[in-house]
Amino acid sequence: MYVQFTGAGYCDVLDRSGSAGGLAQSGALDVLVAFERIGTRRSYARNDEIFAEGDRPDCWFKVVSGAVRVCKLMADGRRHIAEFHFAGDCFGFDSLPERLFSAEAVGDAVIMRFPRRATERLIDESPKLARYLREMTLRDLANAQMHMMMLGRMSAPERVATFLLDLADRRDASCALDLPMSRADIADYLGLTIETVCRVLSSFKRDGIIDIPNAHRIELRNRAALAEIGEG
Amino acid sequence: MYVQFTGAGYCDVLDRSGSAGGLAQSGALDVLVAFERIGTRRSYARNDEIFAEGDRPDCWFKVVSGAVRVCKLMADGRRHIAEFHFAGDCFGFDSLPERLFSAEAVGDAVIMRFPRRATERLIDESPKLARYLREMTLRDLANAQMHMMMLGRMSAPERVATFLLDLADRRDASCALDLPMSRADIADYLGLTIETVCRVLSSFKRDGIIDIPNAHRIELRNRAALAEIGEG
DNA sequence: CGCCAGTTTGACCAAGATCAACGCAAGTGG
DNA sequence: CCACTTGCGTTGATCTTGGTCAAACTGGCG
Repeated sequence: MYVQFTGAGYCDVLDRSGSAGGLAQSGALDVLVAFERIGTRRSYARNDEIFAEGDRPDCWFKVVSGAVRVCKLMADGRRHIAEFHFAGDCFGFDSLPERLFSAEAVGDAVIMRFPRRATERLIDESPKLARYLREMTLRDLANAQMHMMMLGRMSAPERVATFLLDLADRRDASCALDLPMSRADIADYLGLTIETVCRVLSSFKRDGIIDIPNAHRIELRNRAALAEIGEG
Repeated sequence: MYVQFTGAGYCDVLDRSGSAGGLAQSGALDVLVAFERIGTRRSYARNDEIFAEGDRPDCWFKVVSGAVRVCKLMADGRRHIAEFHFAGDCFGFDSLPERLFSAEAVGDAVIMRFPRRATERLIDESPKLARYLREMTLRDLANAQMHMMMLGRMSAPERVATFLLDLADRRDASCALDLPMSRADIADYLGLTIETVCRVLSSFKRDGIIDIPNAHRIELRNRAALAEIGEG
């Protein structure tokens, strides 16, 4: 029911053709290649901070490998994870004078970093690129709105089922999911507690809907049942 | 703690100067004036649908007067309100092939409607306008993420307090708020039930934090207390 | 082997949902 | 002008979901 977790990232147009944006066949390709030139690559260890709340957003990022969580802490320690990003996803494209969220590596990760100023110059030179970027952001916004509905109106089993299906859609995986994130990450993403996430997963397993060979691997045994739970 | 509810709308640059975007002093102004030419005005009665889920998004809108809710229904009737829009706000700028949300007039409202195709042509001609639009969308996204945190991690009193403060910030109103929307609308926006919203408002009133001369008017008597509750 | 972090499970609790009255003001029709 | 209806809003009693607290389990890893 989600459209998609979050935009696949502008850079991916390099690998696609004939998609809605129709960028590849329009000369914007050179510009996209230019992106790769202005970026620098860096490795992060598990839980390393990529940027912090309050930082000046003078660059944006693309996940090369690994996974990233974008999150925010409340004064009393409650945490909320706004989105996860996987290989190929771009994130951290922000316009406010300071970051409202921080970003951290879920496990070991490799990330490309692009300076914002140079990027905006490139975008200004290409209306098509600008449009593509705009569409990506609007897609992210639509996803955020679907996520809001989940947090505001769905039960715990509905949230977990939706989460598993979305994750499966997003990463090719037909039925064997490997979850790079901890139960705490999942809980903070779904607006639940660790214990509730565990319990729901266990009950899905009892019902034969999924299998959990180990904590970070989940196999979808009955997608239809999951989908039904996810709908309410 | 919200930055702002949702973008003030690109058209407002006509009335501002020296803001971050710095559009007014750059020649993009003519382009903005052009927006007004391609728009058509229409009145809606209370609860009228402005666009429906599944519609093709071939135009976007600006609220002239009144208020609009952007919402979505689940199969079993549960409703979620993603955002409210007031005079001056733009909404309905969407990129997917069909609308995921519907928009309805909260009370009687007057709305400008702009064709999408012509708009995109204008945007393509002005990188500055494109950038401004991008920033507006990114601001909306940031707001959506703050709202997610509220839905996922805040208690009922925290949500209501935050809602009241945001509304007060957004509409000049120093302390006398008039709520155009019903309790049901508020509940569906905050991810609560009507009864809980009522109870929380009543308890705020008992504590002297607010006054409720009538159901659609709320006076903030103690902003600091509200802010404290909102923080957690 | 034993420690440690993360996960799972159970017992209990509380915030908020649900269900049910009741209140109240704005129509509506006689 | 006054019953009567209707749509919201408010309040109370009760129930359920998911949170909290605590203990047991598991799989690395020194």
